[in-house]
Amino acid sequence: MSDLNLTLPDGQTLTLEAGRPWADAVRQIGEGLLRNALAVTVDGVNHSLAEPARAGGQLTVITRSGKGGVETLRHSTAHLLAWAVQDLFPGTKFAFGPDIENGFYYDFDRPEAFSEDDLARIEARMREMAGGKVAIERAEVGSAEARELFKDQPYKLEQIDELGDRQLSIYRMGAFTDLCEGPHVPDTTELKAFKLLTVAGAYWRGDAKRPMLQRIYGTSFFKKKELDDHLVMLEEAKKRDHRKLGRELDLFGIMEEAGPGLSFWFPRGDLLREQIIDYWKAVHRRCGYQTVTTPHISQAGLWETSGHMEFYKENMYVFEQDDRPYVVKPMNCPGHILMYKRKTRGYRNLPVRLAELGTVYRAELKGALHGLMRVRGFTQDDGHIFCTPDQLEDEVSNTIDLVKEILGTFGFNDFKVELSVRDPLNKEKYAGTDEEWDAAERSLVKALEKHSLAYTREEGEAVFYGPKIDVKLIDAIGRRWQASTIQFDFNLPRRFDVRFTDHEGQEQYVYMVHRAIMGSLERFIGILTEHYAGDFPVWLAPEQVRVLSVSRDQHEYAEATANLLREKGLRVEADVREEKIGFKIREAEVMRVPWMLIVGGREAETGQASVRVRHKGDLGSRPVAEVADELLDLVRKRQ
RNA sequence: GCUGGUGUAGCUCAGCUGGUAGAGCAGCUCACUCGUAAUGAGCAGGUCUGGGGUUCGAGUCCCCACACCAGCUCCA
Repeated sequence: MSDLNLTLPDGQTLTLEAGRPWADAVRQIGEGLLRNALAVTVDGVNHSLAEPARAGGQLTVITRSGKGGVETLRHSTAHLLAWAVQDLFPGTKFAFGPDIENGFYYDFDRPEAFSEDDLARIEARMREMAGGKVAIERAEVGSAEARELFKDQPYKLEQIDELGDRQLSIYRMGAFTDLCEGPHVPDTTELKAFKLLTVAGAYWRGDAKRPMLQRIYGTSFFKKKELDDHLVMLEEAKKRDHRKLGRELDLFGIMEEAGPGLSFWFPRGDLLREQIIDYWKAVHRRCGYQTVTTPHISQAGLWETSGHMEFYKENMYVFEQDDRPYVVKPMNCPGHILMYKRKTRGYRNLPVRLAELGTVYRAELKGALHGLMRVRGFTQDDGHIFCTPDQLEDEVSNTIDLVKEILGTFGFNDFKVELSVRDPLNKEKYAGTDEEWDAAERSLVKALEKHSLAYTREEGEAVFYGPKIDVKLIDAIGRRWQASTIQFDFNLPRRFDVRFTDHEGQEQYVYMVHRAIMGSLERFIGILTEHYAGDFPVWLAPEQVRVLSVSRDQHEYAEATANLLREKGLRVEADVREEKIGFKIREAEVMRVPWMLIVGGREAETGQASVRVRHKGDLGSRPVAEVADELLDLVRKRQ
């Protein structure tokens, strides 16, 4: 037998006798590594540890703790799920079963729906099957053999056809065989800390025109503790649900009588909203924006010019008045363009930055609506920058500063940034010239680099009218939310003929940048509610302080204390109901009032108040004036 | 829009195989005047999402619509 040469990631080499299992190669590197190993990759092809080596190359070892470890485990758990389904529900057709961010899923096609009870049965069967230390073995087959193997599996056959005539890898786990690239864990003893979560519909290949399959979601971990922690996190997310908190804290809600996807802001919610609006406007004005207001409806002609009547009509609310078609605005851009165009503009007066908290309406698909996160009427924190080509980079850079400042104020300092550019193979479907796209992309990249922001380049993800930067923020429990976006637009300046006069007296198209920091105010407040778990910081809280009297004798003192704080500009209420103090405290805690001032006989006599901070309990008595100063300081610092 | 599930008082929920709706909290009334997360008693509150149907009889069974939930698709 000949020896195979293997190169490790650090450049070291080793040899392995052909036909020996890959585990032997890993053992040469270290016994410890072998104990931690799940599979190997040789020249990008996954192999099981038990599989005999056939060819040498670049070797990487996939370990439990390393990159791809837990993903491998989850993918194997997905196979175990499919095996259990095959066993319990013969005749089921199998589609795809990959690992995903926090777990895995498998898509099945079967005439009857899986019920919650079925899920429990499947999970129980999975445990039985995994208990037997069943090996997960890799093999290679030709496409003809694969076609024979999966002759009853139309989705697998479709995939085989797409892969073309070549060697295909399959993985066997007991009686279940799947067309799969791997890698997988060596055997089922690894699969112990898993749980099936939900079942939902999913289109085959994500295409709404193709069959609807049943997708079972689950998750798995190497350790029971990790699974338990994850399940606790899911419970935590449920507790933070903004729809629940919005109702409980009397902030906002959707009213069925008014229609789906339309939000109502109750008195407390409106106060919260107002704090954000005031802050947003102040920051924008400081950063050189002019705020504007444009009408909610306009004649359809404006939207003919913009192209929306042609390409976006099914999402717009269109109606007639005086025999003319009108549109409820789905976007603010055409309005801002009209504002720009009302004067002739020269390079000396650019950039022009227009900002508007513009409420727009879009007829989103009913099934997509979700609390405040996805609604039909929402307020964009919209801004449009009209500038010259050489101002591009600074404008983008300043916008990134603005994103960091505003999101940072809410405690978001961790982002995931995506740069979306053209599909280089399909250039003709995009508006704008090559030069414009290149200049725009260059300015986006330079601005990102100037801020040392890590980003991923997403080719083909740009919208047709220009490249963009998307910023996803990361909330208190690690979830990602799309928030800010910075988008170039080469389309609307042409459609509306938006120009400026350059220093040589030539008219040229203006560069237009569309940007939003929070995205939608409604959605952003939904995110904030979940991020803070309802515990809004003092500067945002609708009610910042509540003064609670212990008994009837202190009612007057409580009212006077509340008035004093109110005059200093704090949002304060006095609770002088004739109830037990424990009851009043409980109500204030439940409503998440950040500060409570309890006043009894002792405090009333000395001009003090007993301070109780939300969730922290009694902090002792202090002079009222001192408490007011500390609160005002917290508001000023937005802490 | 698609697949599956759910819809009972303001909120959270109970209501077995069809026999004519119930609890806790919230609300109102009364008593208690109270020291750091729920004082006690009483009262009131429901076209059981809406509309058809089956049945002597429907909150319970069937059909349609609507809304919501988990996803898919779409997207901010």
